[in-house]
Amino acid sequence: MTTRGKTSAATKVPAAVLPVASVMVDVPLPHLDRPFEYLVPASLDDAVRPGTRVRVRFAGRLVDGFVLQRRDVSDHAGKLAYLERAVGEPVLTPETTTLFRAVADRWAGSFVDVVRLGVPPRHAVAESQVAPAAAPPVDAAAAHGWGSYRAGESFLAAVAEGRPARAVWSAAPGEDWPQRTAEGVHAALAGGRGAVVVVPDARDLARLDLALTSRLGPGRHVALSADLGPAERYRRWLAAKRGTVKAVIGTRAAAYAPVQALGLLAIWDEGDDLHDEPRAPYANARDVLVLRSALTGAALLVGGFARSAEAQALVAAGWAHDLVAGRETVRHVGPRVGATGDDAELARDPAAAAARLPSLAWRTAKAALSEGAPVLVQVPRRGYVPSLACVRDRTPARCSACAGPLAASGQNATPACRWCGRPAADWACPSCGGHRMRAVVVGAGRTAEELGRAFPGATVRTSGGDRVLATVPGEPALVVATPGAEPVAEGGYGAALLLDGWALLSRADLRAGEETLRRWMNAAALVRPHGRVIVGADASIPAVQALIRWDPVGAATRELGERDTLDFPPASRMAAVSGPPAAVGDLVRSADLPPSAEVIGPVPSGPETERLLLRVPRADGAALAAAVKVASSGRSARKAADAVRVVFDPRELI
DNA sequence: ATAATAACGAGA
DNA sequence: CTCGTTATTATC
Repeated sequence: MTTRGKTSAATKVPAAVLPVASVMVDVPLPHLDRPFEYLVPASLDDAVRPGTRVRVRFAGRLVDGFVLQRRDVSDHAGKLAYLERAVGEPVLTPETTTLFRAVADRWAGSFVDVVRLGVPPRHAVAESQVAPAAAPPVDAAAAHGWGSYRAGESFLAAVAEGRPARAVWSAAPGEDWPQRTAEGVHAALAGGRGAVVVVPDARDLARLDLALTSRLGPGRHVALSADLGPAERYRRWLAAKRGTVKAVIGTRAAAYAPVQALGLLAIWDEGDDLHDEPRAPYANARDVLVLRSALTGAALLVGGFARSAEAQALVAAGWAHDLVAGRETVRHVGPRVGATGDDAELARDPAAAAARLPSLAWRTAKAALSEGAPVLVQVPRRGYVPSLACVRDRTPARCSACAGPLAASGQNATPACRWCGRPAADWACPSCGGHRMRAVVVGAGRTAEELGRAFPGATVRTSGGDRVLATVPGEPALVVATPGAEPVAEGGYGAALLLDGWALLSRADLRAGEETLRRWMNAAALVRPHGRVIVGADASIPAVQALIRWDPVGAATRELGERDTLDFPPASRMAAVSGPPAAVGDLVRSADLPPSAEVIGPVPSGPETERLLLRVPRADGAALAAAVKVASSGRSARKAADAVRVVFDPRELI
């Protein structure tokens, strides 16, 4: 028998033991999302193990596949084909195999869809390189900073001992979260177990990377992110799979990292929409880690300055416990928050008035600058929401009550003030008396320029879009940043002005309040203890109240209560089914939905498409996913023409 | 995609 | 009833 090249069929013999391999084939059709059995030729006996990537002939063509297991007998009544080829070392572990199946089932997707997210493309050169020896065991965790959290100490102890502690962590303002997270990872490693940490973006990843290196030394962890080249990505991923490193940090796909003997799963800024995977089956990284924690018994840390209703639901169900700083700590380290709704007067300084700065904001920033501290100014993303101006002479349209900028939330909606929310029904241009307005885009660039004039002599730095600053020095400067791009200031900011309140809050989005508070808290957390935060909104708004009191738990509890009342996720589970009307109707009609299912819609969602919502009580979520999966399998089996997209608990519900 | 197979219809 | 063609369906 030849061992290289093509082996002729006549000479092939099955492996002596466990000659059958059950294989998941890499084809996207949902009705083929089940194992197929192949004979392992004796020549591939050593290479074909559980988790091995293989090439198989499937319906006449060569496709990739993944070996689930080797068996001694076949379940298949017909004749088995031989595996054509084995490709490299195993890429699935028993644990990730279970995880991929569970994620596929929960989000009504297929196994190989999830494998594509969790297993990077193979890079043969990276695989053949000699792996460095595994690092020696990690010393027991040294001093840590979890003492200011009730139950912080015991959570860390549980992680070190390998107990399945699960916590939702609302970090205190100003918290050095990369350091706290590194301490959690340290506890897991010191206990002889592994850890996975997911963060929203590359900037957070860089901070955590630094904190872990300083805590554990080099070579203890790898960072996985989308911007790595294929070779480096596969090399780092392999280091985790081979057990050379026991800690993996990264952006959302790292939730699937093949770390053995998991001791801790953690996610930072869990409410960030960057944790939503944009590829099928659209699983959110927080929810993947929750599932993985349940499957493995690994400890779970769901963290952020703010808290989502989804995270609060874990606490409310008694599944996870609270990890929050006491009021005393928050008072000690938190900023002082004021709202311009309390003092809506526009700054008298003409330059500040031109920059549309309320008096309180201007005075606060001026004081911080004169104390030698940087000031953070959070502004809406460019084009995020258009402001309005006079159609004739382009004079900015301002609120008659507080002089805040006016904006229209929809095509024919009455314009309203972005600061105080008052509708401006009978607006008149102060310079020409005209009554008609048009949209103008005011972005970070224009704001920076105007702010510069309002504070003569001050340095102005901008961070946002494709030019994001990681840090700024602890010297007086105005730092204009869009949400999510706020640089960390050395020693903390003296003050922060949050000027995008109404842009965020006026969106017709279920999560507008929650998302606004999250962005505010992320910015306010960068302010030094007792620094000032001025928020451009009315103090009576619940999100503003939660910021003033620094009460992420209260806000999340209220948000969860509202979702409960409205029967929205996470109180219920919903599936958004979208596609051409005929296809959507066909899928929903053919689905054997649980009796509790409620069909909402359909409504038009695009030029040729419509969207329909299916809603069930949380307990029937698995049944809904299964029914949708069976129905879409049926459609793909009978070659139904148009594909439909199914997204569970979509972020955009309206 | 492709091969096996079921279904169908024309001509003997 | 057979042969050749087309529609269907399973894909190991």
